[in-house]
Amino acid sequence: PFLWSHLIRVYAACDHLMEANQVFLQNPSESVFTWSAIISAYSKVGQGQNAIDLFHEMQRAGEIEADKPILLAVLKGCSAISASYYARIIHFHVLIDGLESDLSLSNCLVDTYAKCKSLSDARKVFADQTRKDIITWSSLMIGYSDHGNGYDVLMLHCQMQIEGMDTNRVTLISILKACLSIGTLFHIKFIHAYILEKGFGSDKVICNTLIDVYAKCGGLKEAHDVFLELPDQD
RNA sequence: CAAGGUACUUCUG
Repeated sequence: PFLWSHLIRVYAACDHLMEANQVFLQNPSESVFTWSAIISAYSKVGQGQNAIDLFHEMQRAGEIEADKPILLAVLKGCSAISASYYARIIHFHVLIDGLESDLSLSNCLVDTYAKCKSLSDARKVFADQTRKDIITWSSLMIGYSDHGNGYDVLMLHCQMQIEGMDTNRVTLISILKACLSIGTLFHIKFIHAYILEKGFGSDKVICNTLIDVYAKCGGLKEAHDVFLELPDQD
């Protein structure tokens, strides 16, 4: 019963996708669990096309109805290969299933559109969100920063503060990455101070990001200073 | 009866 989906997952976790696929093909009891197991296995390792093809096949067979975890897994596959056209198809499924107010699905749509560089689509989903959490905000902020839209990151951060959402390490990372497109050393130092004020001064990933951004913006000395204060350099 | 799901540094890809 539930052994099949577990077995698929175990193989996938060991990077044995071929075996996982064999198990999937031979399993006598297909269900949303086995389908989500195999689709997310492919999505997770970046084989988005396989994830999409499997989803398509599932739809064609018509035995199993796509549910939330399956839609999330396919969306992750879309991000992996920048398939914005397929993200729109999944978006459509979400709408006809009346799931547009589901927080994790709409967050995932924002993230997927952003990763596919469809920033205006991401923005539209974001704007229609009635509820937002920190993942909603960080998904869009990371999307903007990854595509060089630094000012949009800063404006979102302001708006987030106004709406009373606390910043966290992910949104701070997006702000630092925003410096790569708009930043002067002065900006980075300002954000650095803000990071210390928020108590993230010893977060290793934040420090690494700081070093990188300083270095890329001509602040080698500042980068070195952060490096020296790292508890465990590697 | 139980099992699956979203944001996360650099470099390389």
